[in-house]
Amino acid sequence: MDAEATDTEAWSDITPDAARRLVVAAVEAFAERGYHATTTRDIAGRAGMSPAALYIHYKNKEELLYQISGVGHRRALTLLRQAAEGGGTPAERLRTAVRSFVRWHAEHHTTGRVVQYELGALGPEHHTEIVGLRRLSEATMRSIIEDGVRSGDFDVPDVSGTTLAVLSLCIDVARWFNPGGRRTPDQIGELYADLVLRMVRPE
Amino acid sequence: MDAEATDTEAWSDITPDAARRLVVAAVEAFAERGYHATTTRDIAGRAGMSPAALYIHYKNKEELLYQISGVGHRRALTLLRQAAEGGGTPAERLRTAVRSFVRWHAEHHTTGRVVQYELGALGPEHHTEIVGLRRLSEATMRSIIEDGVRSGDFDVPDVSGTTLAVLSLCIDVARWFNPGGRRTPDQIGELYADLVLRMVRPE
DNA sequence: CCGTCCCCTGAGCAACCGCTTAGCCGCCTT
DNA sequence: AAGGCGGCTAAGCGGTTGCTCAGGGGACGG
Repeated sequence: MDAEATDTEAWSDITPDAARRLVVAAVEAFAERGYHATTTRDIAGRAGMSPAALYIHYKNKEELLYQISGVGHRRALTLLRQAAEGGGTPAERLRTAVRSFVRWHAEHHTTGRVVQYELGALGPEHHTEIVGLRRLSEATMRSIIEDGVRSGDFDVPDVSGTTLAVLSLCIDVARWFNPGGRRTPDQIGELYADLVLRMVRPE
Repeated sequence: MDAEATDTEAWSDITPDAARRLVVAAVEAFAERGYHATTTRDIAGRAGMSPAALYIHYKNKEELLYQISGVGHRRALTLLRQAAEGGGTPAERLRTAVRSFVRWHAEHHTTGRVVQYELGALGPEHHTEIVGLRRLSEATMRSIIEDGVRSGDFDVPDVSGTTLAVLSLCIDVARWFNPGGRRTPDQIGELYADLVLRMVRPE
């Protein structure tokens, strides 16, 4: 069963090999039991090394979380920006944005869980940096919706509230998604894109 | 600032007084830092007693979480059932359900956070009991949507998927809601009810 | 063959964890 | 006045935590 296995290729740009193995191990452990409930011994054990080896590659446990959170947030932001800058009508761009954002949170739901639910465990300066990335994501999603309103394709009485709701809806997929469930990430992405387009559709 | 203060009257049926103070303290602590990052010394300290006093009223830390989770889930289920059994068209019942469910998750966002995000910290038998309550909530929400589809008031291609998305959307309010923010729980409830009705509205 | 560098380990430290125990104190009943 | 009882505390136990440190060993250049 590789249902729990974190895809390694998503972290392929992390070197050396041992550091990458630590990140993959930490993502699995954090997603399963939460940051605070995960011990450095557990992370090191999953990566096949002794507890002390962790501190050669990372200053401490929090920096591992920071690495994961940073990579995850940047990936999510990139997906949204690609959709926003891609061509097509506002409806097509919104559909693409929701579909790929949701699919990512389903496919990488372990990473997504860490990214979305362990923010509070970051140190203060790391926290503010990550919050900045989140604001960029929100601005990107809002710009798509604003485009649709401006062109008359969308009817949205409360743009910022709807933006918040759409992002919240997508993000929460990471919480409930179960790889053994009936729906594939693609199907959920399609379903959610339909639902979001209904939210902004004129009567 | 009582922005962080958990409303005490929500736990008024817990006696004796010391046990209630412990629950209120635990809700605040769990919501702020998570179950595993919260120490029994911290809970007891917030409640104004020594660490040992906790074990007079509760068997252990997990039973405190179980108490909170049980009360919270039962309250949420009651809100949904009142909306489902209340009169009116399916649209009116769906609007009431979303509005009151969302408002509860915003007003009691500390409790909501514990209820929704600390499920995994429950022991196995407590966990399965709580999961049963969650299934009842889902069934209640689905029945409202099914009613609307049957009567022709709603157009919903995927009933169970839409049910999941609606509940997910409402639940996630507990994660991002900030009492110092621009929107009141009532406003968010109203906004979300509008958005959900758009999701099920026929063309 | 030697030294250097990098990656790693075994052992362990100080702090902290959940939880227990023995006993104190004020209140109620008799 | 005597006794019991529920609610509480001070002290502390065994175990675990994040993290450190001294040193091993293999690959490499000279």
